[in-house]
Amino acid sequence: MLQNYVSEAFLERIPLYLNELEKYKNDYISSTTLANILNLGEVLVRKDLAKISQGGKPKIGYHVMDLMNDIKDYMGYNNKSKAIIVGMGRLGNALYHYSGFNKYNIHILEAFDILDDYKNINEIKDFCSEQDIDVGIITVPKDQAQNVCNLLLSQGIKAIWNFAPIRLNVPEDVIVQNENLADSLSILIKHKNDVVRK
Amino acid sequence: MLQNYVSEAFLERIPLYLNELEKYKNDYISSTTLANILNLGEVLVRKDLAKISQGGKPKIGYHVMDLMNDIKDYMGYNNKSKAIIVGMGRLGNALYHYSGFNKYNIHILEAFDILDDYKNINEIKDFCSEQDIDVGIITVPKDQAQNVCNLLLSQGIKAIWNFAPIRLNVPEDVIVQNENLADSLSILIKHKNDVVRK
DNA sequence: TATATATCGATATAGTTATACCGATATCAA
DNA sequence: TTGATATCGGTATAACTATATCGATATATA
Ligand SMILES: NC(=O)c1ccc[n+]([C@@H]2O[C@H](COP(=O)([O-])OP(=O)(O)OC[C@H]3O[C@@H](n4cnc5c(N)ncnc54)[C@H](O)[C@@H]3O)[C@@H](O)[C@H]2O)c1
Ligand SMILES: NC(=O)c1ccc[n+]([C@@H]2O[C@H](COP(=O)([O-])OP(=O)(O)OC[C@H]3O[C@@H](n4cnc5c(N)ncnc54)[C@H](O)[C@@H]3O)[C@@H](O)[C@H]2O)c1
Repeated sequence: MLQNYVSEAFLERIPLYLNELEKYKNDYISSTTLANILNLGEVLVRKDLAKISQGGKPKIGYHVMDLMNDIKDYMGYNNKSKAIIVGMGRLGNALYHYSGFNKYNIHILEAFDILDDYKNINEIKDFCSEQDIDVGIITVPKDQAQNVCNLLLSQGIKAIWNFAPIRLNVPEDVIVQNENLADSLSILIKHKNDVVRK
Repeated sequence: MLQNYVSEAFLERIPLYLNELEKYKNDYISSTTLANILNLGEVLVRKDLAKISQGGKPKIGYHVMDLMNDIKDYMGYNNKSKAIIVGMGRLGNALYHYSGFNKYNIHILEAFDILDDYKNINEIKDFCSEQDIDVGIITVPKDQAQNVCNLLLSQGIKAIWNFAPIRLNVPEDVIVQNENLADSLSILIKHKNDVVRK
């Protein structure tokens, strides 16, 4: 196991913390308070924060501004990240025009498609040779996803955010995050049905 | 803890299994094979399948068609689920027109907005009184999300799929699944940066 | 200044999830 | 028909994650 390994659950909590802290700028907050707001255990929150923060003060808690900055440092939000997106259909368009990524200093620099309205996919090579791209976002139909993935990998991209409902084949050193919305919705419905049946 | 409690991780694996099995219809498959394809432990797969299937045969494995049907029964894919969506901006449009939910027998019956192009949000009450809706999908701006959520709850909806980057306040018996895409992307980038730095 | 208290952070414990192991069994090959 | 073997499914173990406990400490209050 890697030295500074942390669990996925932990990483998913960090943006939640950051989001809440936003409301308490210019103040202090205790792990107890934060835990109660987010419906988490107080010790869990304290342990999480211990991993990334300079520490809090007994009786008072954590200095919110400092804590937010520690979180941003830890998650890399203080550094700009660059993404490109391939497939400018409905979903690609939504993501490309979404401003919510800026909060994390993530910028979708260019959008590629086979259609004329966008930068042509053939130009991806030129574009990537001039930019160091952190993430490739795949929003093409599933039968095109592996092709597009290969293209992105050939440009040296090491992280893929994949919305096509298919498992991509990639080398060991490439990270793929599948965002399977249909699976996700089906699980929500499963939960709902189980509760009702209970 | 509930009697038939299963972990979230387990539920997330089930659609992956179903997806792979699609390719092996009219055949048998062993837990070992399935595990290797999906990069999972063979025992884990076997334990997962034991929870939902009629069982496999030594030396042979599981009858794929039967297994698929067991999975569909378990997840409720054999029953139709009904959803409505509120907020027909870019993201709402993408989801509304996406055909991939049909695979799980999930149907988005109607789309509401304040804009004239869609069913007006004021008509939601009439609509819901005639239909038993399983899930409400929220794709409105975040400052409208809680309002819309309350409206959905007032119509008796017990499951919310929320894309607005905000935590919704709901009663105990309502299930909210937050789909925070920005958080998700930021975590992918965090992973990528860690690997590079390693 | 002395005392009470909320919180931190460290350690110990519990609970949950994944893996290892092993006997039983159905199939395939000889 | 017989023996070898891959796989199942149950039990035991390990790994990981979350919670409980407790002494130390900084602040607020008397
Ligand atoms: N729309 C959704 O809400 C949704 C939800 C979940 C998953 N998805 C998945 O996301 C992907 C896109 O969905 P969508 O609804 O936006 O589809 P879409 O058909 O609207 O868009 C696909 C786009 O990809 C482009 N394209 C096709 N092949 C290409 C190639 N080789 N290179 C570059 N561009 C190419 C097309 O021109 C089109 O613009 C699909 O895989 C879909 O399964 C979509
Ligand atoms: N676009 C994305 O890729 C993306 C990604 C992540 C999260 N989100 C979130 O999803 C939500 C929608 O994003 P979008 O990009 O589609 O925004 P958008 O502005 O394109 O669409 C919002 C829609 O909601 C409608 N609306 C506003 N108030 C309403 C109300 N009270 N009742 C009914 N309809 C109402 C508007 O008329 C508009 O059509 C936002 O909360 C956003 O933060 C979007």
